[in-house]
Amino acid sequence: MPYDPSAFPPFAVTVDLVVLTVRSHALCALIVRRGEPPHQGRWALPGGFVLPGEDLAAAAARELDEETGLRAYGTEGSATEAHLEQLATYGDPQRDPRMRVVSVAHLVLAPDLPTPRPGGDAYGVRWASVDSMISSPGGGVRDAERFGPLAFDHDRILRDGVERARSKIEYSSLATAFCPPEFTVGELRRVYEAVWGVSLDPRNFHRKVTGTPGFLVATGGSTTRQGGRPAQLFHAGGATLLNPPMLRPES
Amino acid sequence: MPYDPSAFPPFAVTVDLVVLTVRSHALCALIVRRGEPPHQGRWALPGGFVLPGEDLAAAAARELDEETGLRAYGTEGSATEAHLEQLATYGDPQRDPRMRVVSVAHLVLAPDLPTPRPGGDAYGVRWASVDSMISSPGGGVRDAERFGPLAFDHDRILRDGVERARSKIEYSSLATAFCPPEFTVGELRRVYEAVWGVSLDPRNFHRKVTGTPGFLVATGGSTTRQGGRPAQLFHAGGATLLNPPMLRPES
DNA sequence: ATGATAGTCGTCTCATTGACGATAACCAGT
DNA sequence: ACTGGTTATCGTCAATGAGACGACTATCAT
Repeated sequence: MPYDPSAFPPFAVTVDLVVLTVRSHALCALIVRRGEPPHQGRWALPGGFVLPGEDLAAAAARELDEETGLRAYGTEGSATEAHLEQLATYGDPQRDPRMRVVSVAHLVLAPDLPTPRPGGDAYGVRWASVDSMISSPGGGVRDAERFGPLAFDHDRILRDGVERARSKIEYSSLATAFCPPEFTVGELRRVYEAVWGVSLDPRNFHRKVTGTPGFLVATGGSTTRQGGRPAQLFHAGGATLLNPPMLRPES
Repeated sequence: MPYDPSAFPPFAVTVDLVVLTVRSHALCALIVRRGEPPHQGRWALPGGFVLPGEDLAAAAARELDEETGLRAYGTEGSATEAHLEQLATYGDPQRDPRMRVVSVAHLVLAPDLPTPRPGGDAYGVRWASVDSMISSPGGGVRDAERFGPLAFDHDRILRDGVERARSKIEYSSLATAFCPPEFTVGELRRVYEAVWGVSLDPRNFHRKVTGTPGFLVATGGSTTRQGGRPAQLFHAGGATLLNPPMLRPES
């Protein structure tokens, strides 16, 4: 088969970001308001075009930085670090009415941030609870503001990203990516509770995470920032795979 | 940002396929020999360009059919059906010396097939054991023919696909995709053994798979094609998620 | 018949989990 | 200083599931 570029249809390649964090006991995602058609005025996931000579992960990291100031793990001079991984690629021919766009979605897990600095093209950027965008099983949000449906196929991408995060914290130590550098067992438990939308037994959770070698490393310090008895501070250990995994209740 | 197509660099979008099967107790992948540069004469994963108006999964299914005659689940008039899912997307700017190519890799799990019909562009297509291409932990293949390293970044894609298959049969019923429509517990066990490269206790395995509701459904028949005592025949049940999962030994 | 091969049922033990009691250490308010 | 509220941490007990095996069954090849 000859490789004359003119023989290929014009594909645009973009990255879209599912940036998740836990704020006030809820799983939240970063969304931007679209300033131009199509879907003008609708909320969407942050994203943009991949530049020539730019790797996919680099494009995702660049968009993340432009949108939030966050750096991905491994990036130089990181102010705040976040976990970034490729999620999936969406290439339905009709997903963008303007042209053929293939979007490589990425998933970012970030600790709670003050508030996004609205840089970049988007003229509105904010956190919104995942429940206010995705219809959760057993009814949606009652009186809260709703941000869905998102532009393009971003509802589907967001759902896929949330599901990936929910399942990945089962068998990996990725839940620590939602926490500040030092955190308590209780704070980590509240991350699991927010991401899964369940409540966990504090005693069993404590036994589980402190009993898994390499998951948590005590720093020696303690804090009382959650009220109650002072809690030991930990940072994430080297282990990335949890064996046996944390189990989601009622499965 | 304006959307003038000429403002975007020319991206080519392809699909690459990691087609896995189990043949004579070994995990094998489908490879084709490249007939032209770059990497002329090297082995590579099957794949090709995504057509205008064609969905990514459709492009993968089409390439699969062209290369092997296999149909993906859900395709009409399927001769033999195989499981197909998206794996990951590879977009390193240097991965193809000719132009910027973003490749959406797909994973196919197929039952053992007689032998691939060498249709399509490739002038050589065959099964090769995964061990003869990837250096396995603890040494490679001794006297056997080697097919690696594969062209482009296909070694990495193959590794990722194999790892996905290895982990996915832990918590899903996907191992049945490697089996013919009717199979015995022992045949299913040999699939796990080949994919994981371990040996499993037949008694514990039998207890586990027959005790998981929805995993296997007895057809009533039995066979003696493996020698020894006749074994009950099953087909895959409706369950897709195994809970609790099958555990890989010595982890 | 006899051995080889493979399938199926049971038993025992150990590790892990879920439910939950009890205690410890902080804070705010009286 | 006490009291109650809150969160952290340790312990106990029963049920579940997995690994290690023993025992028995049903076919085939010789």
